[in-house]
Amino acid sequence: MVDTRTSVSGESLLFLTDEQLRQGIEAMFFAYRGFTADPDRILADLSYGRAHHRAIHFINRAPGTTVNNLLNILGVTKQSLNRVLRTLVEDGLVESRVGKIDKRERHLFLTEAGADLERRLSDAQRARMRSAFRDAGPEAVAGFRTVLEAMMDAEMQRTYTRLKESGV
Amino acid sequence: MVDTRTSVSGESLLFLTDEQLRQGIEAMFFAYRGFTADPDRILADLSYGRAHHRAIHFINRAPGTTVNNLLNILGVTKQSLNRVLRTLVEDGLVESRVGKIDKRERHLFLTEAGADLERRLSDAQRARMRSAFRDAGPEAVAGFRTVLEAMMDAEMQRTYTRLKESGV
DNA sequence: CTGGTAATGTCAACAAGGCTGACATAAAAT
DNA sequence: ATTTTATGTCAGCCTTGTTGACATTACCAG
Repeated sequence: MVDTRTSVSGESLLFLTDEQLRQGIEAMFFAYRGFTADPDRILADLSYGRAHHRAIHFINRAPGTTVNNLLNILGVTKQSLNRVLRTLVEDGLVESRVGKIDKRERHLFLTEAGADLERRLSDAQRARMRSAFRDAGPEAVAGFRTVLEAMMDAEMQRTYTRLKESGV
Repeated sequence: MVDTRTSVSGESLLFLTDEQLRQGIEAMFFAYRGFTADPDRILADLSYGRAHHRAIHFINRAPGTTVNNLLNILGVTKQSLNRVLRTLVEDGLVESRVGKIDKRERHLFLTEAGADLERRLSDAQRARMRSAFRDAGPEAVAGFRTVLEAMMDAEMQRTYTRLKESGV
């Protein structure tokens, strides 16, 4: 184990001690539970799971996205995604339209019912996020986002930034 | 930098717009993937999963913890935890000792082999956390922790604080 | 035009790790 | 003596991930 409490090139690096890192790890673990708890409750009633939520979220976020694009964002296999997507289409929450330019592609859209569910789910999730953000204040929020971004794989960082900038 | 153009009741609350909240949500999603990626690779080779990692982590963190206590921390059913714990005991990574005061309780400890694996896993996870913390700087790290803590369920907040204070 | 590649869908099988419900045992508490 | 608590275990189910194989359709390059 590395003890980094001592100064390195004149700077205090107390926030990099193993103990601090462990607290960061545990904070991520417990916070992620909170992060998913509210939507999970809604989904349970509908016999959907987190995978459905994620698909719905990103289809809403990038309407008309192709299956391949969604696969990249979600980082799962096409078989896994397809299972989820199929039920969403069958249940009338998602519409899959054949591409105009490239007819091999399917473009995904939420139906009205899909958008309704998306709103319910993200309202719940945003409420918690909003309350956490408000309690913590703007500087903390900026730091939160900076650290999370630095924690992503390089590729996901690009995906995240692309989505972020498309949203404005 | 926080944009201060809009004002609500005199305060800048741009960090509470739906768009900002959505970015926070997506940051959590992508960052959590990075957060678990490195240990997951190590675990895959051993045909263990995240559930094993979590058990090992918290047994290391609170040696001698009882099964019930671990159940509360992990927030799963005893059947679920038991399945994981049984394989860890069988594989000689965890030792389960009958309580001295209350003989119904089992106190859990890592064996040497268990501690070895714990070190490999947490070294990998800490390396990423350390790099993210270093890139982000101490103020960002403080904000990160503040927001995460505010995002936890009240009960998990207490658990987190208790663990945090026990670690010094 | 034809062969290769790409995007998608689907079938089957498997595993991890959640869950519920039921039941058993030992020990503590009342 | 009875009830409650802590733990373990069996069986079965669900979601969501995986791999591998194969089919269809459409685009693209030679």
